Amino acid sequence: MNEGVEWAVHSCLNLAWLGERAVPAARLAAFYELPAAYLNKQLQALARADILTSVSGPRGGFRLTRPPEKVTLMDVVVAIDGDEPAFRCTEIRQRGGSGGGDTDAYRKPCAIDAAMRKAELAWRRELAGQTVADVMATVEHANPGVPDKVRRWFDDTR
Amino acid sequence: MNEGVEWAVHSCLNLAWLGERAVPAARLAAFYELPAAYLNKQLQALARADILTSVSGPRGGFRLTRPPEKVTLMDVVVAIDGDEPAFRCTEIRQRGGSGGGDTDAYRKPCAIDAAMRKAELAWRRELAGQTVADVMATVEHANPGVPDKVRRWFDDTR
DNA sequence: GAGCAGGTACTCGGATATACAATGTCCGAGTAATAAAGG
DNA sequence: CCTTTATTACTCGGACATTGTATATCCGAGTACCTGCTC
Repeated sequence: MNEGVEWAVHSCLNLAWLGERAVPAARLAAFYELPAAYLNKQLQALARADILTSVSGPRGGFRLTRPPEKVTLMDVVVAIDGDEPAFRCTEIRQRGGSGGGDTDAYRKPCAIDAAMRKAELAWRRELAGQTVADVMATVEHANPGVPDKVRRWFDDTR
Repeated sequence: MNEGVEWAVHSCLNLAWLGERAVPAARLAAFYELPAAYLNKQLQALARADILTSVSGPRGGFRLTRPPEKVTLMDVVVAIDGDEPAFRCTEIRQRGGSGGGDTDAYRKPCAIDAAMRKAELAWRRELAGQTVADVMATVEHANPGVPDKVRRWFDDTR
């Protein structure tokens, strides 16, 4: 999976803790010492998916489009990695020696593809069941000081 | 995901239908018109995972090490794609501005990593719950003629 | 005819090229704040 | 002092290199089979 997913989720958490204001990509990148231009690329993807809203010019940056309760981890993963399944059936069963006989036998779906889709569906369901707000709550429970710490850091280097 | 997973599962099905004898990689490849040397590479990976047993020399090839009821789809995917998780946490939370404060706060696991692992665990559980024999049964139910067809093709070009 | 030795063809196995995608970087278009000028 | 206007600095956005990984290929090591020879 794309490494940018990790950066994107962390950035969403930080944006949620920072509230309504827009934060530039360079600032978000500096917080984790990430390459700014590349993080910008990932945030653009989130903006295309309407998870973030981009604001140009001075005082611009990115902000959450909707509250974190409405953003699932599935949304973020799809925005960065795309919605194509990890396993893609290329229908090799129709090629070569096996393809000679009855052609309409392949109207039935590929059993291997079905099994893989079933597993991926379970994966998607788990991701869709967890929101950014849920992850925020987990962090605040394990380490209550984090939100204030984030706000302070972003305020100090304003 | 690696495309070779599809080839590997199909080959396992065919080997199961063909019974005990060893089948060369070139023959398995010809059945689907796949690049023989590359399929050989995937079968080697299955052999390293002890899913297949390789036999050298004339009349050699690959055969299933154990009956298809004992081979899960998880086994095959791990053999080809490796057992590393799709999402790997690089602990960026410890770098940059966030890393300054209490160091032992990061004894607690990363919440994002935990959420991703939970989803991947569901995926793995689904794959581990389906065996090659299950997929065979599904195919035979949807298209009963396939096993004989496979046996005939591999016998004719012996 | 049976046993044995040598050769041969076939198979896997890993080392070696190539193609494609993820990663990382850069500069231009657009915009809002700002400063200056005029009324 | 207020309004208008030009400037400026800042931000996103997409186009452009670079690195890494999956894809594909090739040749050597080993082995069972087969052929021919010997007893």
